Amino acid sequence: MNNIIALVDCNNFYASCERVFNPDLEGKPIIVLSNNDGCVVARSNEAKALGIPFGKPVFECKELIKNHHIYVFSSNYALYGDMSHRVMDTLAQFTPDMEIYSIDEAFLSLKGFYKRNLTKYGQKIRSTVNKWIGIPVSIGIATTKTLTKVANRIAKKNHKLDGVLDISYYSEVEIDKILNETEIGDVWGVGWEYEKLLKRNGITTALKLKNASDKWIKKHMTVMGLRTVFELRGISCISLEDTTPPNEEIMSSRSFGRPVETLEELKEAVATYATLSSERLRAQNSLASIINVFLATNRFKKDEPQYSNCISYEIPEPTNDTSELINYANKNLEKIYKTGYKYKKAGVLLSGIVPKNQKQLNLFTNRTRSNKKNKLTQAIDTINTKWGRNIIHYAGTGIEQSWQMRRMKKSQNYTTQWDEIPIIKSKYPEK
DNA sequence: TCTGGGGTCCTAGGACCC
DNA sequence: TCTGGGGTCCTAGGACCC
Repeated sequence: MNNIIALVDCNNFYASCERVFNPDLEGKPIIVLSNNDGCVVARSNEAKALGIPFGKPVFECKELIKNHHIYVFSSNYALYGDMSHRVMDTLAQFTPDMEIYSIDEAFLSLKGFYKRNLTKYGQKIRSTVNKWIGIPVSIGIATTKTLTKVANRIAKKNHKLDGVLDISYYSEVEIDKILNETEIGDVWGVGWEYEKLLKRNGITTALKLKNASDKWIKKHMTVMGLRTVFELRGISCISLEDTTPPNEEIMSSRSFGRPVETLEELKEAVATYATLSSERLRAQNSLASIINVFLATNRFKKDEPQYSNCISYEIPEPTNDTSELINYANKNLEKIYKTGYKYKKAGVLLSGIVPKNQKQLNLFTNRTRSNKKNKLTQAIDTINTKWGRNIIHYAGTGIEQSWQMRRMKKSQNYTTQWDEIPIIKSKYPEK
């Protein structure tokens, strides 16, 4: 029996999240900025129509923002993450098998839903998410993941479709017609570099890619490219992953809100990132055996002296303990830190990640001490989970953290902070 | 003044071994 | 003129995704 997959994708997710709690913004242009209020990472349809491109530095859009009264938000990941959970919980009601692909997308397996046309089912999913969570979604249904992406794009763009397009029962001729109208750069798996390469070789549409020579594709785009081609032909090569394997790398890094020069401040930042990483490591029940620390100056400032470096350190005994990781991070930072530079960014990358129960024991470890540490870490995690992130933290992460990223226009944490939940005003005066 | 963050997979090429 | 051959493992870097 053929695979049938639906791709549910939230429309302009971050912008839509902001709109849920600011219904006045319906129909108005909204943009959401990246960390540090740097680039535009989400746009409402109205903002897209005004010609604001994805990834544009916000200072280059100043005029447009002013002239068209565009509403600007800093990113509020606590809000988006929570809204994402709600959307995914809702979607889970419609299928036993689904893969949460990103914060705003999920693949739903509709295998065994014996219907020629699943458009109606898609509509039901769509209206339910909209009604329960307030987020608009688009749905593409097809026989391979790559084709669901194609269908989803069209569903999103073509307003006559009402947000759902099912091509799972289309004939090859009908599918080819759609692929012929899909630009090569819009194909899932074809990024910027491959788009250039393919166009140079006359492959300008998804249909031409589908009909390209296997040998040529394999040579120039590796087996990944070949997989994409097969998927366009309706041969499923990328399966639905309904369990999330633990991460093999965990990275925490941020650009600073201002240039940072002193080792002391860099240490605070790196300790903060080590803390974040170790929390994520513990959440997936893993240990890290390698810690990488990196730092860099602002590469856009051509006239300033540039320096960037990274260092990799093998941890004697794999760990997920915050204080240990802070310690390793700071020691290694010292090795690559140089005075006289204005640093823009630093980070910590944990790798060599192994499951906790596969720990390779070290002969010389003091067991009693490490058990005590475990209990301390557990206590800190419990308190922080209950009372809010960072209620308790290591002194090494700093108190003021004046290097922290800028988030000048962040909305409230409407769904995750008691003191920030939305207040509904009664239209009747109080008695 | 101001340019994001966090992942995965694949391959080429070097190191090393017999 | 001539400089073995073949295998494995690891890493850096390049591509992609959102």
